[in-house]
Amino acid sequence: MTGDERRTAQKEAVRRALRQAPGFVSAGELHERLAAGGNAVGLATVYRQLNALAEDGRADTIPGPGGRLFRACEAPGVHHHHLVCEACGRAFELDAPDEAWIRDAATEHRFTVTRHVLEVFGRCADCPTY
Amino acid sequence: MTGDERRTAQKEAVRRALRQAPGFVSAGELHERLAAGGNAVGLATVYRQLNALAEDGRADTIPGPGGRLFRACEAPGVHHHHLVCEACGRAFELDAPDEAWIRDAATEHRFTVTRHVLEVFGRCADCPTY
DNA sequence: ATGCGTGCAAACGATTTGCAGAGAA
DNA sequence: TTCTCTGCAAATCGTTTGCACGCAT
Repeated sequence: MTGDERRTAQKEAVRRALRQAPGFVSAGELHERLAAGGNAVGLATVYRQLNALAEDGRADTIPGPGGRLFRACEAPGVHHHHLVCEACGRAFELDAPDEAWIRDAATEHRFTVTRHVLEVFGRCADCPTY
Repeated sequence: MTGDERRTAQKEAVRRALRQAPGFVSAGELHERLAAGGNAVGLATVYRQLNALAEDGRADTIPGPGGRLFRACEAPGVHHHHLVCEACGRAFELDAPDEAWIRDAATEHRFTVTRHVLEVFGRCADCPTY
């Protein structure tokens, strides 16, 4: 077992691109952005990086139509949910004051909570009604 | 005029299976349940049915890891959530105490909320830890 | 008889993985 | 040098679609 983590140009590029991206982006989108910006990175590497970041809690992900969407996470390790615009796909973070009652309700049923899903969908102000 | 809607055994089977399923299920899962229950239905048909139901608003869907998840749409007004055991599939109803914060947060972002989804997964006391 | 619904299998898009070589330590 | 990371391409997974036949109407 080695706790080795190497510093590479691709990692930097992916993380920077993710941070600079507006809102949530798909892996493919990020890949295109990188290529367009002169920092070509293999698509597989983009996926590997994003998965690693997501797993470490350094990136947020929301499942969207046609694939997962990623976004740089400013507060690592903090679980939160999202408010997603059904039209433009943009998403905002939500504070979730509901964690407590979930645990309570679970305990009441002698449950051990492993995970939960909360997604709020709507229409943002900038989007045409249709 | 093509207002034609035919009544078939497969449609019935899919809808019944969806209604009997605990919480959200994937298309593949539903397909297996049907096969296991003696009502074998083609996977493509399952997808076609689920998509049709979702489009008509007769089923709810949430994007999940590894695919979309479907659930029979409950009658309007009886909106509630579930606590689902990942092992035995049993589900309990959860009262959603305060969903006002959702609307508040949405308003804060100038969002119009159209719908939201919450599912809690875990282990019930009767099921082995693994 | 008419034509929608089904099943099968091929097609499809998103993501993962095997493997050999490049590059950081 | 050692060993992780990368890139490519093939493999995989979930989902959709084309086509011919069956069955509800």
